[in-house]
Amino acid sequence: MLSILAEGESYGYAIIQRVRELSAEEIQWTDGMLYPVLHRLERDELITAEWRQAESGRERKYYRLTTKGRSSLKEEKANWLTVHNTLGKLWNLQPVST
Amino acid sequence: MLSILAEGESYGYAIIQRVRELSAEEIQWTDGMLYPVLHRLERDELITAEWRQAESGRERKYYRLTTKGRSSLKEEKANWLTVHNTLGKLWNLQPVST
DNA sequence: TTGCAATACATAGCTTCGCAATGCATCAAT
DNA sequence: ATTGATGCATTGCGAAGCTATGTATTGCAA
Repeated sequence: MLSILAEGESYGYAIIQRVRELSAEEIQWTDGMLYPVLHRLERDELITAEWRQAESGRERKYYRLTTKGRSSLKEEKANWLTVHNTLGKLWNLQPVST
Repeated sequence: MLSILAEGESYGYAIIQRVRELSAEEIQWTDGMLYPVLHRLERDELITAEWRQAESGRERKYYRLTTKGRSSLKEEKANWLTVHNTLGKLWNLQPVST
C-alpha cells in the first residue's frame, strides 16, 4: 500500500486496479480488505486523506504518504529484502541489494 | 519454516539458529513464536514430529516435511514470488522467475 | 426509462496470527 | 554449585486478515 502511494496520491478503487495491473491480475484485493487498511494507516499517520472532486465530477477520497509514511516504507522495504534474501539463500536466488 | 525443513529434518532450537545464520543475524526468532507455529503446521499436517535421541544423548523433537507440506511450500513460494515481483516493479528490481 | 455493471466508500464481526511472558527440565563448564 | 546454553511448552492479549453486508452514484445498454 505504501509503495503504491509512493508513486503519487491515489484512492481506494484505483489502488485495487493498480495492484491488479502490476501483478498481472494475480493479486486481486477486494474493497473490503482495502479500506480497513487505509483507515489503519491513516490512524497511524502514515498517510493522510482528503475528499476531493475528480475531473469526472465525482467525490473521491485521495490518500497520500506522510513523511512518517515515507520512512515507514523505507523500513518495511528493508525488512522485506532481508526476509527475501534469507529465503533466497534457501531457494538459490540472486541476492537483492538493499 | 517450510523452506528450512525442506533442507532436511530439524528441531526447534536448530531452526532458530539456522534462520539467524541465513539472515546474517538480522532475523532473530524466539522460541515463544517458534513452537506455536510448529504445532500449527503439525495440526495442519504439513509437517510431522518425532521424539528421538540425538547423538548427544539428549531427547529432541525432530520435524520433517510431509508431502502435503512440500506442496504447500511450493504454493507459498509461488505466492511470495508473485508479491515480490509486484513490489519489484514499484522498486525497480529485477524480476525473479518462478 | 429501467435495470445492470462498474465505480466508490464504509463497517461489523469472526477467525487467525504474532509475539511476549512465563514455566520447566537438562546439559556442560567453571 | 551455579550459571548459561540448550530444549520444549502453553497462555493470552492485541492486531491483522478477510468475508459479508450496506449504501450511493455513474454510465451504458436494452
